[in-house]
Amino acid sequence: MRQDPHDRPLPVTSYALLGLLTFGDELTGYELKQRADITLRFYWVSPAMSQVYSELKRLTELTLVEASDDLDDGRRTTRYRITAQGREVLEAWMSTTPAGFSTLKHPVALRLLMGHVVDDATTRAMLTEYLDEVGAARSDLREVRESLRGADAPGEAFRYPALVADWGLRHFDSEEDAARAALRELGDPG
Amino acid sequence: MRQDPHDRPLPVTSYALLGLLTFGDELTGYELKQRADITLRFYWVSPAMSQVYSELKRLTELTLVEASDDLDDGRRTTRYRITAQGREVLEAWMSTTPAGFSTLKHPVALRLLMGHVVDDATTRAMLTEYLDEVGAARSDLREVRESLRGADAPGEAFRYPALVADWGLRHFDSEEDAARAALRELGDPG
DNA sequence: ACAGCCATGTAACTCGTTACATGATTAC
DNA sequence: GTAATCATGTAACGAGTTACATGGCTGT
Repeated sequence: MRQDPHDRPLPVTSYALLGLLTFGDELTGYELKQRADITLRFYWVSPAMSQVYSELKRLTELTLVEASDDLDDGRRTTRYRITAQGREVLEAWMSTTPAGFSTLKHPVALRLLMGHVVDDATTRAMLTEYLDEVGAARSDLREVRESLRGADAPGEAFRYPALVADWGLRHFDSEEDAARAALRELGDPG
Repeated sequence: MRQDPHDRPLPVTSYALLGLLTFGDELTGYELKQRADITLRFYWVSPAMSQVYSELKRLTELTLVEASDDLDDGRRTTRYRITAQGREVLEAWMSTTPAGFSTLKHPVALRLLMGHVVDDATTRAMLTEYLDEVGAARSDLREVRESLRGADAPGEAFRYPALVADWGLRHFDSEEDAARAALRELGDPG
């Protein structure tokens, strides 16, 4: 049982990359990584370049994507597109997989949990730093969201990316509120 | 360079477990896992039992924790407590590590991103299922939060765990809002 | 010339998981 | 007597990371 690699369930990141190839264009590994950095990173992960290439290799072997080699500028590039089988597999995954719970890896919350180990000034500094990072991430995501305007209505190309972007913005708002609330509790002089 | 295991930075999960040992009691690996399931799981991870034991082994070798073997009931148990060196290392980590950004692994948001691959009814079903799970998680966390009442004032034992619990509850509220908003956008008949 | 981006990969390694194995104590 | 819980580990494995290696094209 289970020797055949076709039996093994794909890691979610494979489906994520497959999903990025459903938006119409053929992408190089490099471009795929850029797309992932724009969108996926907020809800899933930004896979390393090396992983993008190895996932593409796997997906090609499973014939879920097709590669075409170009020699555009004298520079060798390989573009990938999703196959009909890839679409089927992706759709099946989306239809049949249970929702699954979100996982938060939150180093700031983790360290707040053990706040008694350091003094409150240290913890406040950490929270303030985190607020900056949340602000930066939110403004990145807001830019993405704005770039989708005009194609975010029902039936249009970027409806669903727009919906998730709104979800993400809400999340960052909540993070900011939570960090500010914690700072207040810690008697932030500001 | 870097052959000595004492040079290598510990994984964050090591610090997390070390942190759980700063709340006063000596714990067995089994109990540590239970504590992690109650608190850590909401902000970091629930390490597998086997990982708890292997982390404890490593921390013991680094003399950041000390083990004492008991034979309480005829059943062999090993209890662990943090050492002075362990406290130092933990404090240094908490004081010097940059805040670090939170990572969200959100299978539901990921699948919403590719909503155009399936029909909206499928996506709505996923969101509804997720709402149930959020509700369950929140009620678990609410219970934890309630159990801290009476020891959550400044200077008391569970002040910081209470602060993070409030953070987590806020997060779940935000998740519920976001999921409901997405459902409305998808014309949820409810 | 030189930096920065585009483009593709390999190798080594670690974290963390699942499956497996063992056995004692407690509750029904 | 048997199921659940307490308690401790080993082994195999996979996902994903960092470091390394290569080279062409673009702008200054």
